[in-house]
Amino acid sequence: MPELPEVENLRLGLLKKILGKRVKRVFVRAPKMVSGSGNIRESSQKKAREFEKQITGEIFSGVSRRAKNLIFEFQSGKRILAHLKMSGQFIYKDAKNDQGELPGKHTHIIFELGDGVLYYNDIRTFGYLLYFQSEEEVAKSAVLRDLGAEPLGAEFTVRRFFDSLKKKKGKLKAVLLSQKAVVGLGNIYADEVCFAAGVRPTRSAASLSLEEADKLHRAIKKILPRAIKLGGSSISTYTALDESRGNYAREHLVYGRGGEKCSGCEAPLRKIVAAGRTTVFCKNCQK
DNA sequence: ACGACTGTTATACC
DNA sequence: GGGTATAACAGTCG
Repeated sequence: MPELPEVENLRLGLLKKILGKRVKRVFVRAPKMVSGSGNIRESSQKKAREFEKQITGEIFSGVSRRAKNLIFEFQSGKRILAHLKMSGQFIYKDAKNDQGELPGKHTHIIFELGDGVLYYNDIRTFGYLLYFQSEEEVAKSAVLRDLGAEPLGAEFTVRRFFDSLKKKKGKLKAVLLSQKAVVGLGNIYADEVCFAAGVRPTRSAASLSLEEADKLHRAIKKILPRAIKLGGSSISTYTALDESRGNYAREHLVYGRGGEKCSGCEAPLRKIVAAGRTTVFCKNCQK
């Protein structure tokens, strides 16, 4: 489900709900989704029990985000890094839920917080939760080590973005999805920012002029906060922490609109495959 | 019913 | 080394 705006929306929701709360019990129903070693795909009951043991009794002191990763912070210094991949969801229920909807068959991890319950659901089970003993361990972990600039951070300047694109070999779309030049864009927002900047996603990343890099930079700086403000894009499984749906999808100008008339001209939007992903653009409005 | 599709990304090839 | 296929998996759509 989530690209940066959706993950950030979840982070803001989590801050309101779990800060200062103690983890009374943890249930790991899908052992393969957790790890403490970074060996993400290893499946074992021992790992599940170890995750539960490590987190039980911990008190939430913060929730941060790096790229599309959520980082739960505990007072002890321990951390949980969560990546939702395609279909992960965090859902919080204030009281012991009486509706009986959760846990469901796609609920894989349950955090009981005393006066509420945090569920991790994931239909396709690509996501994972990794625990670490300290902030330093998280920072040097393999999943965070090679990430590019945070698009909403001070380090994401036009000059650095331009220089970074110049060094890349592949298509612009592939580079935007790679999380190397800038992080947080996925298939939706990569297409949306390319359209807003008037640049074709099929262009070689290194071929962008400084002016085009500047347009793309500005599109990223504008579109991501706008999407966060509207609660993200709910296409299929994405929901906020309270299961409400985001409203940015109705502002999508290209994603999911292949064949429709371009909002900037009369041409039908082209739908192709680039970097292995469905990609939509306008051949007139994007150069 | 079946194949193609899906908001991700690590890995394996040619 | 870039580009593409594949894999992890379940559900939905035409």
